[in-house]
Order: sequence, then structure tokens, then C-alpha cells
Amino acid sequence: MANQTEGGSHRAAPVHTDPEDVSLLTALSALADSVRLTLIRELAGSADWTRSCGSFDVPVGKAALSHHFSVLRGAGLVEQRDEGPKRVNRLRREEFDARFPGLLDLILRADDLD
Amino acid sequence: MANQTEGGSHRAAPVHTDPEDVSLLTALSALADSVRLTLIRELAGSADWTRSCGSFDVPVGKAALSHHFSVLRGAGLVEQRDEGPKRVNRLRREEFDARFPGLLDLILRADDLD
DNA sequence: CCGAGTGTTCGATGAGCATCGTACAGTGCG
DNA sequence: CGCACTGTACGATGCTCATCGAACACTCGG
Repeated sequence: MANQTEGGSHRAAPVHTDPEDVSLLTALSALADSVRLTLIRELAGSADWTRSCGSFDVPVGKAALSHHFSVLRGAGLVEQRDEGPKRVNRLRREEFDARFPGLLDLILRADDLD
Repeated sequence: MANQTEGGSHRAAPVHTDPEDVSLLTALSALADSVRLTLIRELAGSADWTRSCGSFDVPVGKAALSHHFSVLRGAGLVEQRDEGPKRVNRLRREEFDARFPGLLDLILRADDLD
């Protein structure tokens, strides 16, 4: 069934995955990409719901960017919400950390990527 | 015949990478594979230098197995040594943990892979 | 109601990589 | 020495995935 609650948006709601349902392999695969790593780290440096998808400084086009956010949602790392014409993001810190303790901290603490 | 000293082996020594020189992306990429994850976990359940490469229960041929160990070495996760005709392995727990604190523990503690 | 801005979807493309089979190179045992 | 065992090197193959361009959908401000 569609879970389209209140009758505000006529837009396809982003599909989220609960971190509890994410396998270790899925989580690691989602993190093993430089673009997604950058997204997560930039997101971690901003307040929740303040960054739209297009506001990130990554060297890929819109289509690829949309794909990356889809992967991040599927790994339980990012939550999205439609706000006007934009889709704003939130890093699921607590939830993801409960499933994979320390992993997110490790990613954010690292000083070099490549 | 007892153990061989420095001048004994005429065999190509395995190329190792110090965990300190491993990037986060390289580490995550190495871990984001079910076969390698299995190798690491099986290795963690055995004493150091007791497991030869062929002694692991993974559904791949010799060639692929050799490749996986090469990746694990390159990520600073595994150390290898030639012992007679076999190549025995050791999980670099302390060293890798010093570079990426908690990551290895997380991998080993996880109860499901996929 | 139109147009600018934002993001998704679709099909195609290219690169990387996991895998295999085979040939090759050491090692040690009989 | 010759042979079984172990692992690596190499070339080929097939699949996954990151990316792009273009078309489409939705929102909001004139």
C-alpha cells in the first residue's frame, strides 16, 4: 500500500531503508566510494535538513548524484525529505551507529580518503 | 630439515602494504566483498600462521583466491609467509586496528553478512 | 499559466573487477 | 630424479556499477 499520508505532496516519496535491515556488506559497499564518502562527510558538517541534493561539491552530474543518494538511502545512511522544490538531507547518525557502532565515526574522523 | 634462513627461499616474497599507508577508501573496498569478508573472519578464528591459503572454505577457484589474498595484503589486513610449499597467513589485528580503530572489530562482531 | 529551478528515470556507454582455465614455478617427499 | 601439492601469472570473459545526456515530473514565483 501507498503510505502517502497527508494530502500535501503529489510526489514520489523517497524510499528509505532502516539501518537495522542493512547488511554489513551493503553498508561497506555503500561507503566504498569516494563520491559517497564526500557526501557523507559534507553532510556531517552541516545541520540536519539544511542541505539539498544539489548543494554538494562533487564532480558528477545530476543523474549520478541522484543515484548516489539512492544508494545512501538504501544503506540507511541518509534520510531525505521534500521541502518545496528541493529534497533536503539528514545523516542518520544515531540509527546507523546503533547498527554499526563506530563505523560512521571512523569515516568522519579519517583525515585522508585516497 | 629445519627452518630456512634468509638465503633459503628462491621464491617471490609476497608484497605487503603497511596499514599506515592504506587509505580509507582502499580499506573499505577491500572489505566490501563477501569472499574476503569470509576469509578475514575465518582467519580471525584461527591462530596466527596456522592457515594456508587453500585451507579456506570459499566457493572460488585457486586463481580467484590468490587474487583475494593479494587485495587483502594490499589493504594491510593480512600478512603472509612461506612455510614449505604452503603460504600461511596472519590477520594483522593490532596494526590494522591502530590505523582504523574499531573497524576490524566491527567486521568480526557482525553476525550476518548478507 | 508559464518558466526557472530541482531532482528522478531511462537507455547507453565504458571501466573496473571477480572469476575461470591453463600454464608455470617452487617445495618437499619417496 | 620425478611426482604430487601449493600457489602465482596470464589472458579471456562476463557482470556490476559509476557516469552521462536527454526526457520527464514536480514546485513555486511572477
